[in-house]
Amino acid sequence: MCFMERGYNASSIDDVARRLGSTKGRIYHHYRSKADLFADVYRYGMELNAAAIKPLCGAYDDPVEKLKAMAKVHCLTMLRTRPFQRCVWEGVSLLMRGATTPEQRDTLEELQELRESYATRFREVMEGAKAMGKADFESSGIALQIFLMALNSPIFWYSPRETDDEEKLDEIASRCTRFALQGLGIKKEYLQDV
Amino acid sequence: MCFMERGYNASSIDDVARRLGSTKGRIYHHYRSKADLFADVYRYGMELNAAAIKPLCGAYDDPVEKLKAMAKVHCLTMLRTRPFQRCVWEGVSLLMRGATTPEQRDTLEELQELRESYATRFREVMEGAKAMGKADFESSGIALQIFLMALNSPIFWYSPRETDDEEKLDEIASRCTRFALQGLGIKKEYLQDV
DNA sequence: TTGACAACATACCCGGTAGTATGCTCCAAG
DNA sequence: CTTGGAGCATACTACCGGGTATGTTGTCAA
Repeated sequence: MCFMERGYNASSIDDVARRLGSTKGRIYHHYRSKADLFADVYRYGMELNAAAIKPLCGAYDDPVEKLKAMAKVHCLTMLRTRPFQRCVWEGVSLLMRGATTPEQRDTLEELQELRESYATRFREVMEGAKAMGKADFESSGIALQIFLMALNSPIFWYSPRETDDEEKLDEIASRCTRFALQGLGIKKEYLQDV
Repeated sequence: MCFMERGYNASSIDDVARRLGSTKGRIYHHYRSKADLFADVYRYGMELNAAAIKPLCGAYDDPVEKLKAMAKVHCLTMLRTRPFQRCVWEGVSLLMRGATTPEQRDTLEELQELRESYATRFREVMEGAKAMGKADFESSGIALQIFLMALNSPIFWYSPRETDDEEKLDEIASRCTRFALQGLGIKKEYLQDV
């Protein structure tokens, strides 16, 4: 629905409303709290990610090929929606600290599950590759976390230059993907075309 | 000096003072603003990191061996001081948004330089390994960022269980280190002992 | 002895913000 | 037509937290 591109903490509800050409009253008519609003933002982000990798899910036989495609697309989505993703990250971080009411705890847990189920898509393919002997990691839990962090990392360290175009984003995504897949122990021979 | 273990945003100056058994007046006698106080916290964190890798700087001939040791130690430091590091991360994120006054801009830039010079330690060793043909990455700028994010990542996804001891931390650090080094294109043969 | 200053503590101010209470308008069912 | 409620807007409250102004005490130099 709405994008808080100046950060979760920095934007007041009034700011959000103003940017929507709306008012606070309207927002609080639809959402019970700021955290509630944020939950919807988060859901939207997750739908973005899920939609991006969805077309790939049935399209590959080789797990490594599939993982390559998923990782690249995921990373590209992060890069393209970077300000949005940063805000989502910030919001989650802040909410996890201030988890006061049990109600907030519940919604937070729901969001956590969303993230979990998205991550599972990757985990399965990772384990498929490992089962074929094409990947080599020990704890799939830990590997998954580092893997995703490597792919998400550009949202923190990348800041676009004026000269950067879509091609540049593609290149960055390629680098991240190579790094992440190599991190999983996948051999370079499989990664020529990334 | 003081540790804000409940997060930068969540802890008021009063909270910090209370935890110190002190008062707000005292803090504002020594620091001009909350951001100023945070700058010192950040510096302290950086000194921690720098001190941890310092002993390694002259101790190795092989860049790969050196990088292994540095990465492991860095990651272990992150794990051991996790709540602190999370707060530092949060503080930087929030300050980067609210960079209103030029004075704040300055201090922020100073902190940025601290981080930069720390990262350069790694960059040099990375490039040393690459020059020997033992590593294989294209943009050292990008590679460095992903590399460090992989090592830092546990501060986000790891939460200690009661059963976890120092050994467990060591294992996690090993996994992260392996991942990060493999991500740089360093072959597994060199990484048996991590 | 005194005056000046550092090192705090106490009390206060004030802007900003999440959340609420109330008011207005339109529409649809009875 | 009227009544009740959905869908908003406006006005207001309560409170928190960064920052400040002022008070108190100890110390040290002249």
